[in-house]
Amino acid sequence: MTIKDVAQHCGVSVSTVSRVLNKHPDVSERVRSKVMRAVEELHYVPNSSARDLVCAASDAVGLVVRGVGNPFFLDVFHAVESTIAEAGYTMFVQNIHPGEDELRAGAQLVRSKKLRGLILLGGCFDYNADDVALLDVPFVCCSYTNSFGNLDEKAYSSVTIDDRAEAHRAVHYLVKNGHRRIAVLLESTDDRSISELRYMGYRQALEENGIAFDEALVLQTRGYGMDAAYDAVCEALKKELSFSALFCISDSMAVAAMKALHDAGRSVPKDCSVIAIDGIEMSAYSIPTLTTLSQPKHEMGEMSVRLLLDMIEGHTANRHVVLETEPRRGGSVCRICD
Amino acid sequence: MTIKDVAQHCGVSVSTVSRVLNKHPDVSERVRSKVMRAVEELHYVPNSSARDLVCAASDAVGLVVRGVGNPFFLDVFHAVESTIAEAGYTMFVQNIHPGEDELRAGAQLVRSKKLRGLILLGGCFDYNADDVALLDVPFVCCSYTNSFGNLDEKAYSSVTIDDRAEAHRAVHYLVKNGHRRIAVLLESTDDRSISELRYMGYRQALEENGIAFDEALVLQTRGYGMDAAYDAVCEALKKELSFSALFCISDSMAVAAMKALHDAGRSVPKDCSVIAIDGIEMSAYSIPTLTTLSQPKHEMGEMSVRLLLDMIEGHTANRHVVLETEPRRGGSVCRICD
DNA sequence: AAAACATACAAGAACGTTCCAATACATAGG
DNA sequence: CCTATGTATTGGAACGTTCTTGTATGTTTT
Repeated sequence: MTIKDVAQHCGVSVSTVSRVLNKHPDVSERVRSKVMRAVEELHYVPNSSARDLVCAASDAVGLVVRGVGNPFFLDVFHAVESTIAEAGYTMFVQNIHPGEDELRAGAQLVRSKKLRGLILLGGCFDYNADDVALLDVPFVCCSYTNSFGNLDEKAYSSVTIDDRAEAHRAVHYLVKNGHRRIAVLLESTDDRSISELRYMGYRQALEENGIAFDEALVLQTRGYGMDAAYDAVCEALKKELSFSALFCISDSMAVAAMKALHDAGRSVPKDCSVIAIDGIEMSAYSIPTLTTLSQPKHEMGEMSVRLLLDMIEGHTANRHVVLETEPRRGGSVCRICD
Repeated sequence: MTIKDVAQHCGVSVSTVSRVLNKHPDVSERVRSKVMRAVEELHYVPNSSARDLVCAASDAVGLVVRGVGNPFFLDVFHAVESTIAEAGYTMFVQNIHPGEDELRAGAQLVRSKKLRGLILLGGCFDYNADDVALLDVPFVCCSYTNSFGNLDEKAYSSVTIDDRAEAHRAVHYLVKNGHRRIAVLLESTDDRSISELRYMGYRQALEENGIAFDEALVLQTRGYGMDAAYDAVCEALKKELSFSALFCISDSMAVAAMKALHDAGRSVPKDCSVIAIDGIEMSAYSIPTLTTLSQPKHEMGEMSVRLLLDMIEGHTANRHVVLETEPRRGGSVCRICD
């Protein structure tokens, strides 16, 4: 069932059918309706490979995401998807498995599908100029750590929160509430990831408030999973580590941490306050409700698409947008008086 | 950058390059390495549109999913994705927005991309034979309500749990623990959805145990969201509705319900037991841990792919696989003695 | 040494679409 | 009536692959 069949079926040429389908002018109403009817009857659907092949520039952009499992990314994903669809573009999603290189995978995708641009969602930007040069389309990094300056900032756009500052804000909030023994639950302190950035904010907040840093209060997990977070907190408690508050680098890890505290007989927030950054739906229904700095997930996705399309359509140069979180005050933090 | 450029660059013909890339025999080692080097140097990536156009049958299948937001589907999605990739197929994902018709969207996708098959994930199967005939590739329904018999079962494969029986099992478990005033939290009782099936199991379990059905104990929400579930339970409590146990049709709704109970000063499970079906990761970290019938999410995704590929490759006829849940005993249900 | 055969490569059709150039046919201006 | 101008339609090239068929070159067989 090709455009040729449709053409034959109603005795016109292939080009005419093509023009009807693409809503070109210069086609009489009589022919137009005849063609449309035939398309309906024959259930004809254009072959997108053929179309893409002949069209120099597609209207497709790519979304490369590392680890779709994360509930935070899911929300951003949603926003990206709907914004792109609204703008009349289509989207190719490429899920990156651990060990794969997202930029290289993105470059492949771009060449293979003739994409107009790329959105990189979540991860760590640790590339050199060569990698980027390979990718000759505009791209925007959403929720990426790009603060390590290993790449010319003119080469791309980005949408992030200021991870370091937001972590600082969270920890500072704990300090203001009288906490001085503040532990941190994170995945890594030196992989140039978001985890490291938030760790830097933690360190800085301690320092500015004249609190000595204690290595023992850094609870490091293997991966971002809830099980790892749970285990890490359990272990810390078993070692009788004392802390009155816990800063978690993600909501889901915080929920697991609260569970671990609860299972060990500690009450949140009475025995230990918990604060995090993310603002996923689930953590609003934890007991107690998690106090967290909620990332503007929808806005981040929307903004990423807008920046990308602006670059593609040549309206603007690249931009680096830093959004702010919105504090969601739950019941997981309380004031202590020494 | 096309195959032609590569050919010119190393002074061979287009066909030779093609044969190198497709690992055909009949090409000398000397030429092979020369071509490979050129491919590397020029960063040549084959244009997939051109390839798909000329290849009669692609190795792609489609995944049509309604509402990617659901954490349960996310897990299945994961399993589907990796199984398909492992089998050497590629996957097109189509997210269906409310109001869109998944079968029609699937048919479009199939024709447009020359897909070999389709997996429909989550939703309600309410189609007639015409719709299905349009879709002339094999398809499998995963986690679908297909028990209403409105379609010839020979036309497709399916992977489900027995929603009615599993709901029965959950409610029966509550009864065995002494509960007789058992409420149900659901989205709908008559839309042929999974919600309705589980509601049927609830009704049946009550009946078999000689418990009179009380309309007031049916807490209906608007949609599957946690906010709706929370509100519905709050309202029931405000009306001083009395029940010693609550059966929820999904884990996320159960987590929201437990929060509502907690906020109203009721303790789970002492004042009210809660049980659900799904087994998402998050509900293992609720307080108390949710008692739930955990769906074999990974197995469901894997099995769906296997059934589909079997049908595509003609090894087997269609099959309808019903998997069993695995009970996860948390702390949200307790025995009561009247 | 001629014939038969294998091997390594080239030429070109085909896939289904878009779009430019060409054509046919009106309609109007002189 | 012949030429300009416009409108509706057609023909065919082009997109970048794959794959079949064809052709040189060298190698074995008789």
